[in-house]
Amino acid sequence: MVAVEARHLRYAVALAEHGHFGRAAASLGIAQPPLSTQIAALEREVGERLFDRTSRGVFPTAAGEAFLVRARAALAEMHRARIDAARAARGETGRLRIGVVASALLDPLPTVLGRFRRSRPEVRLIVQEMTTPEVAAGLLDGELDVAVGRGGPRGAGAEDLVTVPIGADHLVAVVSAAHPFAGQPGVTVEQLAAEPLVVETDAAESYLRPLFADDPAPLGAAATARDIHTIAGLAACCAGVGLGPSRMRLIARPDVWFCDVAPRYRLPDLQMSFRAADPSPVLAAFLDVVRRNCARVGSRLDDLLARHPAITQV
Amino acid sequence: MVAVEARHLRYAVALAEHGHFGRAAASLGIAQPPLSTQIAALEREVGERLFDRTSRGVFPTAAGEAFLVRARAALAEMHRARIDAARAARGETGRLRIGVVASALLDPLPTVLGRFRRSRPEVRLIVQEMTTPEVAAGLLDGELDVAVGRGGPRGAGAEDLVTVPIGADHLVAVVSAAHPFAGQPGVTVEQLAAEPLVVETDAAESYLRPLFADDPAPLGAAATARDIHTIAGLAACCAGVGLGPSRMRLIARPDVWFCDVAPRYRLPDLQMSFRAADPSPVLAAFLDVVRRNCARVGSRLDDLLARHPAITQV
DNA sequence: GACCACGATATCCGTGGTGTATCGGGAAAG
DNA sequence: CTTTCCCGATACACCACGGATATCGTGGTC
Repeated sequence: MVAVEARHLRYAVALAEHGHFGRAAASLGIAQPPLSTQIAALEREVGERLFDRTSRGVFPTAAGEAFLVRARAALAEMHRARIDAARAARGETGRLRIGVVASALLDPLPTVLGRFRRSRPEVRLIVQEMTTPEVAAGLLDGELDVAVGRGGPRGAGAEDLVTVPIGADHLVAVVSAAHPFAGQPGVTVEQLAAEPLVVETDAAESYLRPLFADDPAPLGAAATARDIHTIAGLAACCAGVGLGPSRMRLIARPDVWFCDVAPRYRLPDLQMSFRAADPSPVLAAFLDVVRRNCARVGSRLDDLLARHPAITQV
Repeated sequence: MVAVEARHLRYAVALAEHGHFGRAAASLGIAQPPLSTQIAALEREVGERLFDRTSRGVFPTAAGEAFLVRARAALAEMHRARIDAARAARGETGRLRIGVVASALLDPLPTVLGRFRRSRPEVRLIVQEMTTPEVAAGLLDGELDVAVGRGGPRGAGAEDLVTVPIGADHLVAVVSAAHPFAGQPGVTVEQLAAEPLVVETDAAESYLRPLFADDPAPLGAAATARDIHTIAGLAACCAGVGLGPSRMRLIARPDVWFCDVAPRYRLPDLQMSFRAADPSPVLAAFLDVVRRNCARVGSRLDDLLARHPAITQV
């Protein structure tokens, strides 16, 4: 009473194909007697005669026909198991969940994501627009594989992450085309302080605070929005003067005007993060694309991998 | 370098389920070391690491996840192979191709086919209306499994068939409700000889010839049709007096009238045939239904099987 | 009636899967 | 920091099972 093994299936399929014990055995690279015994064992195990041995050849019975259909399917599955495992190990299949802030979707991401999609067409790429805090939380919760935020994740768990800068910005203002600032190349912080401001929801408590260190009042009165598209939209509606990263200039709206803020005020970098211990081959493949397509980020990743090769096998 | 066997799949699935070598081995009824070696062998054979052994448990890698999906599918196929083989051996699946003359579809077949369909709902039942010669040829060609014709197959190959009678008929005439015969209980052969006749296509050369042995002229002038429904239809159109088996009375048409032919003239029996050497379990199951549902045919089949048990394993 | 082809059976051999015993490493507890 | 414990890997012996060779039984054919 031994279990049915893949060997039995291979033998049965070969026997059905050749209709002859001797030739089937030869095609399997074994002698005829073991094939007879294995087929007999299979029939005993299944409990039904699977082949009719006649003088004109060996033919599957009705039960044999039904069995062979499944047997072929099972063998095909086993073959595909090996194929799929190899493909998954090369990062050719699987999924990659990316959380990203809207501004990164304007500049570095379209190129990278496009190339990655082309190089790994079977990977399910799940991109979600989020805010910086959401992005960090999602990565630590395991709901994301890659996070792109501004300033990178901080706090508990951040030491298990690897973070690389993927873009620098300075602050720019955006106003309606009808606003007095429209047409000006720049505005000063003093001018801004006199205007109603539209800023990112949590920017007041984070990167904008130092700018209005003298008098934080304008930030307190500011309207807020959760992404730069909404900021630009509100500015276009004359809801106020929008503030955002210089990357925001890539929003192609004819009804707004962008001014540099003087003095030039550097914003926290766009940062890409992933779990240092993440063994995902898809992530490795993604990082490979990032490294190849962003010269500065690439060298940074090279460094990281050289110093800490256990991070992931790119 | 040994092939991947079903054992490897079972072990990998169990390991993934338990996340623990010891417990997985226990669930498989083997000790822990062999499980370790078998998983290692599987990984070596597939060429990829399939499980990450951590201190918190054993988890599939990305390659392992992909492999396990296929592995589970392959094992399920193997299980279904056994199920399907057993079902096919019991005649619960498969197909049965039946060729049958129209008159048999009026009386004995509806009951038998209905019961068989209910007792073996997964068998694909292919019923084709044919003429007696077509039915015999189809059976000998292997295009049918069961043939129901009038008089049974004759000629080359008929000795490889088993044939049992499933219904007796005598000749009846069918006329339009507007015909002078309408309302009469019977007609004589002499009366028929004076009328234009509508008969089955090959009936003139076979079973009707003796009836008009004195003067075959009426048959020569007869219109012909390939089945009894058409005969009745032509009669209803006043194309002539139709002749057919008494079974034809079961055609429920209000526009025709049936008369017995005097003297009563027995027609060749309806016969059911199948290949004596046909091992099909579906056929066996079908014959079982026939035997149980037709008392006279059943005893005949019992006799046949008793005298010649090699025919088929009912 | 003898030969031939083919599958089944008998017997021996070797591989490999399994069990017992043990090692090694990492994490948690003291 | 040391000890302990847990767990997977390794070592090794055993034997069951798959495979090879030799032979038999049988049905079909010339």
